[in-house]
Amino acid sequence: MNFVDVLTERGLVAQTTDAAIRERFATPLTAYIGFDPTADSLHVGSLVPIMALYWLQRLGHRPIVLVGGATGLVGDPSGKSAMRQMLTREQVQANARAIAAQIGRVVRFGDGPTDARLVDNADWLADRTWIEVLREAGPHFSVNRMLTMDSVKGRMEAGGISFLEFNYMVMQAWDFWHLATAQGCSVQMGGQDQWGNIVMGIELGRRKAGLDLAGLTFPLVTKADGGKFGKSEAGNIWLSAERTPPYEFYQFWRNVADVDVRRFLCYFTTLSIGEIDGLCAAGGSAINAAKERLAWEVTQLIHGQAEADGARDSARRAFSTSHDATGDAVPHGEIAVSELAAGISVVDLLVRAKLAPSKGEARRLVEGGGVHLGETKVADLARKAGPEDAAAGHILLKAGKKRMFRFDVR
RNA sequence: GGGCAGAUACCGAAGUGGCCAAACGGGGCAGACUGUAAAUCUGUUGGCUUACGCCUUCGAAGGUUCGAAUCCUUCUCUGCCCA
Repeated sequence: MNFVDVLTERGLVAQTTDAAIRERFATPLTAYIGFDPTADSLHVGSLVPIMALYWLQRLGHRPIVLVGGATGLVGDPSGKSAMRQMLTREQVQANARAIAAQIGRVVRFGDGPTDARLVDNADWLADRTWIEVLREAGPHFSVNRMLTMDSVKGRMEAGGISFLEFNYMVMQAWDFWHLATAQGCSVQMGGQDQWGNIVMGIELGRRKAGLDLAGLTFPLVTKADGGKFGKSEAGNIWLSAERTPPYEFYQFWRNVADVDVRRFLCYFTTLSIGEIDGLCAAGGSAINAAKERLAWEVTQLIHGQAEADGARDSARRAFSTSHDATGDAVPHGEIAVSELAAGISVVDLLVRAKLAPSKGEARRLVEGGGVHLGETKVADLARKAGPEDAAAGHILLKAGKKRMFRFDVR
């Protein structure tokens, strides 16, 4: 099947630079996507480009994963509070390795014809001189044109754009031109916000080397309720198990809104469209089966089958009528018998379990009726947990209906 | 370099000497209703404290005042206009 067709039927194409882009994928080609190495982990927002790389490879093409080592060294100065911390070369490299490892769970790296390559734009951008860049790239960029780009225009309206940021586009254009000449890369893909950058790269390639390049962008992933995708009460949902435990990761997907399930199955799993439609055909509460499948599939893809099974089983037990929260994947910690014997306040436990960020927040949670000790609602701010609450050898603390923490008595 | 305007909590945005931990909207969290859904309604949304209360926060640092987000001085940053 044609790569463009696959992405299109999955709703993963926002825009393409030329109408005939489909024909390009009739024969094997090389395409790249850039990732910013600003942290040692990607989050779920990066799953769209990762899946694009997956399909690219699976359909016989060669993916290039570019980490923005040079971009990371410059730093993104957006935001008025403070310029983002400039990363050292070492940090960027460490982040790049971590990110590549995450992508490596979905995409195969190696030396074969369709194996993915990892490149760092610092390798070709970092040592250029100012004069060199101006003379090589400068003549091919029209400032008038750059000013009309949405990315620039948006910033101009939102309070201004610095020269540094303005040059981002040039750096990225240079990347595409470089990869085209050095690696025969003919397509760049990226999020919708990358459109301008991609187009500039195509034009640079044409003007400098007469190359025929193309680009494709993915839609911005939205939630039906308009909220930001990839956030939960705990913050960003990361791909790293250290930052976001697999159980939490699983729950994130398990809790998507009904109307988002089909779309997310298309975006983030490798199930066939037919299978997805089958899962989503049922209305009403039967849609929960599709959510469970979505959660399992994505967790499996990122954390492996064992973790996915564990998360699913723990979640099933915790949310079944028996409210069995003994599963290993359920967040848990320990509490000393002595502490329990002395009685420990529920408010303190909430903070300790990180179910509340502060005691004030914990108190509000209790006052709002959102806290349960086992199956009993905590009605009193001064409520202490004691041995009688740990009949089964553990105490279960719940904040709201979905967040829980188990203290095993030792 | 000159002139003007601005900087408020997660975001947007009021407030222009005490009633300001700071209106309102969005977002977040919680409750009711449900299906671990959406919509709707309700509550809540700086930290510490059982509490009276205390502490930190309105770009930064000083100052005036019994009292400052609000007045004064200097500084930093941003936008607009002129050069």
